[in-house]
Amino acid sequence: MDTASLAAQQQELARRVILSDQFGTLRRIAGCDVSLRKSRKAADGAACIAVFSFPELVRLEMAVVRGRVEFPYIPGFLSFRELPLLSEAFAQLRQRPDLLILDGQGLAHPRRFGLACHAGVALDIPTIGCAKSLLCGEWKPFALRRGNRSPLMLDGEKVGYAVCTRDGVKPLFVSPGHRVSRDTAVEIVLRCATRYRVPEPIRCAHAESRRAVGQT
DNA sequence: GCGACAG
DNA sequence: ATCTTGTCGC
Repeated sequence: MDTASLAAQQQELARRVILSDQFGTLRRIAGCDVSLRKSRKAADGAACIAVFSFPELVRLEMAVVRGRVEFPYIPGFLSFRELPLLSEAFAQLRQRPDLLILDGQGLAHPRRFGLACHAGVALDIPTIGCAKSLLCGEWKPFALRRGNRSPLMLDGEKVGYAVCTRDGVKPLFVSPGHRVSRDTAVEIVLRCATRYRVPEPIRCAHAESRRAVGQT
């Protein structure tokens, strides 16, 4: 499968993305992440989905799955690399979360279909993309005060926001995945990131997936 | 052709 | 992301 046809798949699936708040009371929010272990040809990986109560942020459940990750990392096609294992982990959850926060972009993607959008459409669940660095788009610098934000623009449209979650730290790039609006995505991320720059559910999923591949 | 490029 | 050591700062 070449990137041209994968890009076509993304453009087609992107038509299903919903950019308005389409969910009820949020009681359970999950963080998702995938860690890898270098090897010969493919890589051994582990996906983790950590479910937290909201807004209390108490960990309720966790699913970890180990497996091979064959697809390479290609900017703009991260979901084809991480979604397979994440989907397996999702299927093992005893209780379905109300929303997922993914470690990567959502709408802030060349074809408006980053990992968070793909996960949302594939699993049919509200999602938010929360990346530590930028894939595409532009934003205006702003005072690094918790809560401050700046629109992330791409081809003249607002695809998300650069958001400061802690005083003095670099912003996170937050964009809608599926069934969540741009502004609500920011509010939710801020409510999940109180103590650290990265939202608690993602921090937990990151730590646990790393542990699972032996990155102690 | 050159530079950029989630994880 | 992973591979790696020390180092600056609260």
